[in-house]
Amino acid sequence: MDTLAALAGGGHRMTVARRTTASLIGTRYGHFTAADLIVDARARQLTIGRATVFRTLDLLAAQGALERIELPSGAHAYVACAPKQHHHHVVCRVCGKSAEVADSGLAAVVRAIGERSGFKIDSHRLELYGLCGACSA
Amino acid sequence: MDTLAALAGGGHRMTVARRTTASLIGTRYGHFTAADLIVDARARQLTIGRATVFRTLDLLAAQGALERIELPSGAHAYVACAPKQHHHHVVCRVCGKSAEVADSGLAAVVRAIGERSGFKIDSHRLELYGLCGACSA
DNA sequence: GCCTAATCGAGACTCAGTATCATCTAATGG
DNA sequence: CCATTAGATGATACTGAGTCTCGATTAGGC
Repeated sequence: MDTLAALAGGGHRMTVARRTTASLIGTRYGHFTAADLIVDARARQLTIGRATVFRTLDLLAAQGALERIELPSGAHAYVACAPKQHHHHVVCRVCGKSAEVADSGLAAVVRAIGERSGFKIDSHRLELYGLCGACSA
Repeated sequence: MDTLAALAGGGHRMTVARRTTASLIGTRYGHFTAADLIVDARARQLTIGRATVFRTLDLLAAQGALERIELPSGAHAYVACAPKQHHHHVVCRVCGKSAEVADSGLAAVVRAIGERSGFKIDSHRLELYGLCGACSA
């Protein structure tokens, strides 16, 4: 499990609760919320505390194995992703599927904006919404 | 008051509560939350219902006179802005000041991402964080 | 196997945002 | 200027996300 590997790497304990969380994330297709995982867990008769799910998600996000995104509705969700490199997500409005996208020239745009505005920009967040190939057919 | 003009334009009533809200927004410097406005109102002995503040903010956001942004912490906030054209905001992490920025080549980047990912992208959100000129000195 | 710090789970709590509903009022037409 | 009425208000209750606390549990090094 990829998600688990991320935990092990950070000098954290490999507990039952974390294995459970990783397995719950593994069966998810698109983006998901903490509440989704808790519902899934109940459905699969897995006991895990609400607080623990939140804690584990935070941890995984800090490790870069998950990214916290904001949906157009303003709700928060997570998407699993490859750690390390800086990237962004395209999210399908219909099925929730998401894809990672690399820079694609964004860095230059950010630099240009910094120059024009006089701000020293040190971080940014880009989220893209639309229809995936399958859903737009 | 610019904010008020936006309301009048949309075929909405010009009520006391909305005038109050506009005035509260007018005295704000950087970004603010609904809760901020409510605290300000209490401090200035202005009576306005919590629900009304939320409603008015939604309305103004729909008119484009405000934009709802997400801070790096994940919290929601609003910034006043000029309606109509599509734009994004740079937010100062220290003082909260924000500036509007035009496209600056982003549209091309979004198009490129759409092609590469196979998604039909129809909306996006870009938020930039950093230090404004004054705070970086 | 033991020890200890990290982690867990339950439940209380906070806080943003929404829903309800009786009351009020801005705009309109006469 | 007054009556009408749909849109707006605010008090209150409610929901749902996320946090905090704390006593109980457990992973992992020794």
